[in-house]
Amino acid sequence: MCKDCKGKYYITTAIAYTSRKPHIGNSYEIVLTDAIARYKRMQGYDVFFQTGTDEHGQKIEMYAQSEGCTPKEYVDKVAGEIRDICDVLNTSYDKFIRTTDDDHEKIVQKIFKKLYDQGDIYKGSYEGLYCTPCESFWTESQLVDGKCPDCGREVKPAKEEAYFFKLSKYQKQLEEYIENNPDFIYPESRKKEMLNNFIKPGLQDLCVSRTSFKWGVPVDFDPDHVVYVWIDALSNYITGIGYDPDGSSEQYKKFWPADAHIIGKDIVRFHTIYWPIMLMALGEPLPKQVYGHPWLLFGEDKMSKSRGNVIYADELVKLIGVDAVRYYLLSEMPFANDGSITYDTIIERFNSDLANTLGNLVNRTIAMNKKYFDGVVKERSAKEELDSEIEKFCIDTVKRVDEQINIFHISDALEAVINLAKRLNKYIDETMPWALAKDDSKRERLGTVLYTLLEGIRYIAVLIEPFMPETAKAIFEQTNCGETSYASLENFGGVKAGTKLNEAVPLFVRIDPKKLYEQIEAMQKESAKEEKTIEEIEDVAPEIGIEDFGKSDIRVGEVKACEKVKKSKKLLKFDIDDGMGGRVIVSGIAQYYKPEDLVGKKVLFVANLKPVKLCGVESQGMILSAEKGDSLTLITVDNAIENGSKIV
RNA sequence: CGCGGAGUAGAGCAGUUGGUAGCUCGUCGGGCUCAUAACCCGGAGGUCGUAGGUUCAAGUCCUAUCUCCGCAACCA
Repeated sequence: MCKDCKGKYYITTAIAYTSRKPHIGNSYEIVLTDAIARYKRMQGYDVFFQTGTDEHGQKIEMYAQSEGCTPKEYVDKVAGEIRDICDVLNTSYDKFIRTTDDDHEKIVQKIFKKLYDQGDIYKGSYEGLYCTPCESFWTESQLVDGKCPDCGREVKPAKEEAYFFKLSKYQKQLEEYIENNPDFIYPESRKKEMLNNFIKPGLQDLCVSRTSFKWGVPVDFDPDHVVYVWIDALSNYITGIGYDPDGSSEQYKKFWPADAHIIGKDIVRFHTIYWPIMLMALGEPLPKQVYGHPWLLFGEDKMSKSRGNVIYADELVKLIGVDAVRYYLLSEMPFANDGSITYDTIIERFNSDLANTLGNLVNRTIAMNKKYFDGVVKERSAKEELDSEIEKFCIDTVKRVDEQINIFHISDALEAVINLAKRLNKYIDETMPWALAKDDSKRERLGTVLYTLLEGIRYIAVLIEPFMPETAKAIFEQTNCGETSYASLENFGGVKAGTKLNEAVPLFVRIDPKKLYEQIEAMQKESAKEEKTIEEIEDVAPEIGIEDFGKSDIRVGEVKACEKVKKSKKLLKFDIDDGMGGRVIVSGIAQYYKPEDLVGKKVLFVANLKPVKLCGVESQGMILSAEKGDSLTLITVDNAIENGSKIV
């Protein structure tokens, strides 16, 4: 294999937002990307692997304030935690970029200026209702309870002067690019989503600056503005390797365009629409591929703090070791659908694949060699038909792994390696070395069998290195024989006869489920304590006078009938006896309540709210509920209160 | 009728261009003893969401229908 003709390979993860320490679902991406980067590196590509953190924005400003520190101090802390997790997971990134890096900020300013100068960015104004924490404008119809649909907090009317990026200008060009490069958006279903939902209906110009907060990269020619997340964050992929509108570095010229952006499926839109268009405007080539990977869910639900089922990668590493965590993340995640993480499957995969199949194979092979040949590797001098089959299996596995990785089917690649281990376990039963050992005339055959096993194990060790680097190392240490390079897999026979094996130490000690669950429980109690202290406290809305309150007419009503609104996910339609002839109210609480459970309940509703149509049904008011975190409870009142009673 | 994907053994998944329904885990039985109560073999278990249709032949193609999921919309 020719090392020099492989070429370069630039791969990135998305940069993580430094609002909170990421949980294990968020850590999947870095491990996935690392596995690919290591694999390509092993094959001889000149790899550059970049990851990092996205550190600007008003949310950060607010978190910092609530913790009583400066934004910079805050992001330094969280970025540190994120980087620690990357390191604990043993990822081999070449650069960890932070959007607060000086050189990044400078180039972002230059990019902004360049786009402005050439007319792709223009100054306009944005009118609407603004939610400060979310840094988002909303239209009236988008609001929930008159509040921000994302976070449920107050919004206020605002007219903001802002810079806009002319996405529409590049729409055709983008559409053509996507259609001419079928692999650009991966997997295919995402591509259709983008094309049909966004691009074809027409792109709206994108607001790329903000004046409502300061924690960002200032627009240098208009200091009231800071550059909003799009240009700031997305451009990390080029600033990190030395892009400069006035002349880029050699490194940039070598590595750009990126070969693959590995991102979560939730941000596919930004990476396949905004980002390519930015690059087109800059006159730079587009990335070759964007892979929107699925999510890792915890059990049935998405892992989240408010559900109290969070597990962090570093905690899991403490419990079962870094390679086991890497293996689990990589093997359990399917290619296109969300995967689920449960402790049961963690244990199952660990015990079955790692301990029983792989670990035990290495262990028993070395033990036999010790026992029969005092640990000295013999020549492969008595080859039989069966051995050729093993040889072929090894070579085929190399091919299989390569095919699967190239289409991002990492779990299939991993499975192929484990299958090789299974084949070798079977080979042991087929050859029965312990039987050969009893017959002196079969010494040579015995030596050959053990050689074949060791060589097969060598294939496994080499192939598994990108996924489980420490395990690969441990196998090489114990077997102490032969080539470790990927290139050496071309020919069966890399193990050197005559070398002496080292002590066999179990690679993975089987997990006792009971014990593990105890440890997990202890750990979760620990972290639950910390959770509470940093739990978000909702801001109290701005003060109002009694006359403002008096404007809302809140009354008691009885639910006469309740059903799900067709074609909606969250909406329930209520028929309310309001003491005034009845009315229909639509409320977005379908994920919290079953319609039939609500019939007969007395509830509070706002009677004088302007009616709105929701999914085709007119809603004449709003039912009151109490919300905390992810839970929501309908407010019910005593049955004795008459329908239509007014709340004062 | 917004766009797209999926419904296959107890669980999690494969099934390319239509030709005897597979894999992993679990389960049951057997074998072996080198090894981490591991390893190897075998059995049981599916009318491939439902109903039609094309075909000598359909999980695989067509039509209808139900259910889930993603994106969008929506969330008083």
